[in-house]
Amino acid sequence: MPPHSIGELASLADVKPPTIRFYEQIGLMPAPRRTASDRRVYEPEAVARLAFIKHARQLGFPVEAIRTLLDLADHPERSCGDANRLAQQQLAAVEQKLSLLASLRTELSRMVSAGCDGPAGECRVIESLSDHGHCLGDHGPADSTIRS
Amino acid sequence: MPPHSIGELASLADVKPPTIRFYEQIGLMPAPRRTASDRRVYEPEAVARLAFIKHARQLGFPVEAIRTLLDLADHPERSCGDANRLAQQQLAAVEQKLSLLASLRTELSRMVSAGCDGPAGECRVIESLSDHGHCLGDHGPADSTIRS
DNA sequence: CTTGATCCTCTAGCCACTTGAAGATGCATC
DNA sequence: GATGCATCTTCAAGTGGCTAGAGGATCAAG
Repeated sequence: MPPHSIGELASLADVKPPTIRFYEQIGLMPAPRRTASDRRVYEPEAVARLAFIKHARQLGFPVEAIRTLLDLADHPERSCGDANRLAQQQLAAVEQKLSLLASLRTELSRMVSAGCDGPAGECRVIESLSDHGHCLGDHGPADSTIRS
Repeated sequence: MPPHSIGELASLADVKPPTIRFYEQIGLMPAPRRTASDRRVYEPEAVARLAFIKHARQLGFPVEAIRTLLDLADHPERSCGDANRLAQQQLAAVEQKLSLLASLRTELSRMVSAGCDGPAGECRVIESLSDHGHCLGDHGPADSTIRS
C-alpha cells in the first residue's frame, strides 16, 4: 500500500482534512513526514489510527479518554484497567442521556400531538412551554448538539 | 408582587445570574430597568418569561427557536404554525438522538460486558475500537456534552 | 464601621471541531 | 508553456450556550 495525501486519508476514514490537522495539533495523530513542498504524507498505519479515533468519537468518548485509549493501544504490555473504566463511564454517560432524552420525547410528543391551528394565543405548544404543570423534574438542560 | 433583583429572579427560575445577563445580551430577556446604582430590577413578568426559556432549553430547543417561540407568545394574534413546526422538528431531533444513543449503548455494553483483566494487548475494549466489524453505520458523532 | 454577600462590566475559557482568508502547489488540458 | 481548477499550506476566528474569573462598587446586617 502506498502512502496517502491528507485528502485521501480523510476520505478513507470519512473525516474532513481540517479534522485530521486538528487531531495532529492536539496530539491524537502523530505529525507525518512531509514532501519537499511541505505536504503531509501518511503511511498506511495512519488509516487504522484515524479510524480508531473516529470510532471512539462516534461512541462519544471525550478526546482525553481517547488519548488514554490510544496510549494503551500503543503499549500492549500495560494493564487494560483504564480502558475498562473509561468504557464503563462512557456507558453510564450514554445511559443517563438516554433516560433524559426519553422524558424529553414524552413531553415533546404530547406537545406535538396536541397540535393546533389557530392563533398563537391558543397554541398548545406555547401553552405547554409556559406551563409548569407537566414540567420535567430537575434534569439538566437537554443538549441540542448532535450533528449530522 | 414586588420587583426582584437578578439573584432573586435567578433562584425563582433556578438558573444562575450570569445566565440571565447572557439571555439579556442575546436578546431573549429584555433589558430591565435599573436602580440608581445600576442594578437590574425585574418586574414579576420576568419570572414567567425566564421560566419559559428555561423550560424550552430543557427540552433542547435551540436559542433561535426559542426566539421565535417567545415572539409568538408575545403576539398571540399570529398563527401558531411556526410553533408547531419547531416542536415537530425538535421531536424529530430528539428521536434521532435517541436512536443513535440506543445503538451506542448496545455497542458499549457489549464492550463492557466482554470486560478483560490482562494486558492491553488483549483488551476487548481496545479491540472493539480497532474493529470495524461491529462498527456503527454512518451515524454522525455522538455527543458527550449533557451537563448536570 | 466593618464584614461578607451580592452586584456591576468585561474578558476569556469550554468542547470538538468548522469556516474562512490568503497564498503555494499539483495535475490536466489547450 | 500557459491556463485553470482542485488540493494543499498556515493561521485566525467562529460555533453554541453558557461558565468562570478579575477587579471593583454597593448593599444589608451587626
